[in-house]
Amino acid sequence: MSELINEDDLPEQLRIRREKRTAILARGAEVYPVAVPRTASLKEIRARYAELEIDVATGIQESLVGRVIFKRDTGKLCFAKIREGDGTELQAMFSLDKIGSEILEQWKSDIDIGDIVSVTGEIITSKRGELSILANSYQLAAKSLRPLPVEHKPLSEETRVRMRYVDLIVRPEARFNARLRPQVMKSLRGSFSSRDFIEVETPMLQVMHGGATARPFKTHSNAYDMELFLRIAPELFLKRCVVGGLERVFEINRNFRNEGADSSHSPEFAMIEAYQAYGDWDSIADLTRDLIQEAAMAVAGSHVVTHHDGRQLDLGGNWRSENLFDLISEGVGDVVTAQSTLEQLKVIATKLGIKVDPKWVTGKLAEEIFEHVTEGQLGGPIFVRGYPVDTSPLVRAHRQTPGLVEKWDLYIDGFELATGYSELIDPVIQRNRLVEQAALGAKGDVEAMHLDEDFLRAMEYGVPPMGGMGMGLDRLLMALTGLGIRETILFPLVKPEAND
RNA sequence: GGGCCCCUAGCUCAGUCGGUAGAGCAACGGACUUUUAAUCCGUGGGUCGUCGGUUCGAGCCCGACGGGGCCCA
Repeated sequence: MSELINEDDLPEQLRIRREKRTAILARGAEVYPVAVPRTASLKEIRARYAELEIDVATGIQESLVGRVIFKRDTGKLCFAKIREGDGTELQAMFSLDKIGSEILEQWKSDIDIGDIVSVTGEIITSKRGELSILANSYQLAAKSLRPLPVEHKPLSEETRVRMRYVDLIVRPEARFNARLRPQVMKSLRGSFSSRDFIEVETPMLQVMHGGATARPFKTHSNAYDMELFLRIAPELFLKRCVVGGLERVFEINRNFRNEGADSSHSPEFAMIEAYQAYGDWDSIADLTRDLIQEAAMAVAGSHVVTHHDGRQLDLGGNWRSENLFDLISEGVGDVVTAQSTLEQLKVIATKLGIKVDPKWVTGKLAEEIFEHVTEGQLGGPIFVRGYPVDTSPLVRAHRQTPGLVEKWDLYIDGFELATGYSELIDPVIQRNRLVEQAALGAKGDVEAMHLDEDFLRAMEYGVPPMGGMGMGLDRLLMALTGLGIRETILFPLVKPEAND
């Protein structure tokens, strides 16, 4: 960024703050010192003196630091409120008889709302009972050259997303949400760890993309002069881990999909994937439920979570479980099974007013019908079980029902949160399925998987039977809080502001 | 991809029928030793997203573009 700042062109408030910076420097004082006195956090002080009576002087001296978020310059006794990162606030008082007129006038004129200051003085309570630091001196820690937005009016959603740093300063929910995410990640890692899962990190830059059907981002390696892909899923590498004997593995990290962005989809999103040798779709469903319930317990202290709008969502107990084709049949009022033909499904779809894409295979059409008739009404939590084989190339065939695979989707609060499988481990069938995918790719399906020969070679060494699952971390946070995806991600992708 | 809506002061927003741009907070000057979005007096602050068009005259009407949002596919 090489934006030249012409002081004359600056809006008044920005210009005045820059002038103050210059004036303080000209006086020989520091505006951005390397260090300032700090003997305790505001949080510590609040905890230590929680029980103090009204109008008490403790005699205890401290040096406290925070960002000025409120300032009241009266004649001889000035008040300010300072706030530290977690939102803890404390009042600072500047009295003429304590600091003298020179310092007091300096405080009034030099310091603006938004500046970060260190205040040294005695811990007291005011006549109104507010815990305060009565200043003997103060020092600027960092001057803010931009005014903070009004705290009493909410920032527009766009400004929140574009300037999250400001959002975090002024909005308690933003601070809460930013801290919620690591809490959930810590809970997930604890849940995995207590079940002997180990965390691995697998490539995000991939020579071939696979493990999901989605359109990838392409990039280029200068060193190798080759096309690379940002991963759409870690699945194929996690399965390689299981081949090698890492029998319970998980990864929590970013995936990238070059597709639409809306209130529940982000081009980059955090994914939890886990594979459990000698498990299957049932054991992995249990694991998924445990992960979510333990995360709810970690952040809400209960399996009943309260959304930001006050709505409550009960994630406790055993979750409902239904067969996909039963739900479809119920939805269309006619018997639909995995044996229903493409023609039969087309008739149903047309009757429902679904625009049928001629590229859709039978299973895809069945899933489209499901989404049309049922998905929106699924409150959940509910495991929807038994998906068509032709849309799930990495999943094992259903033990009883031909045409189905042992795959479930977990719906919570009306959206798809996770998916789990009994994983396909027969390398010959695996190869056939991937060859079919590659053929689709050759025909122009941009979402089709590549034929990953190294992955197939790994599978040919033999992998134990296993269950696997994937869950969107952002979506888990959405389920726990009711927030949109742009609120769960600190810095979601936004188009740049157009100002030359 | 289709439709609709929004973009005005640092922030959040008004702006009537097309006639010299408004509020609250914030800022600047002044008064105030217990304020909590203080109060009082005074002052300044605008390329109305951008470009073009219509008009004597455009924040307002028309078109294109940029950014954002909602609904549909």
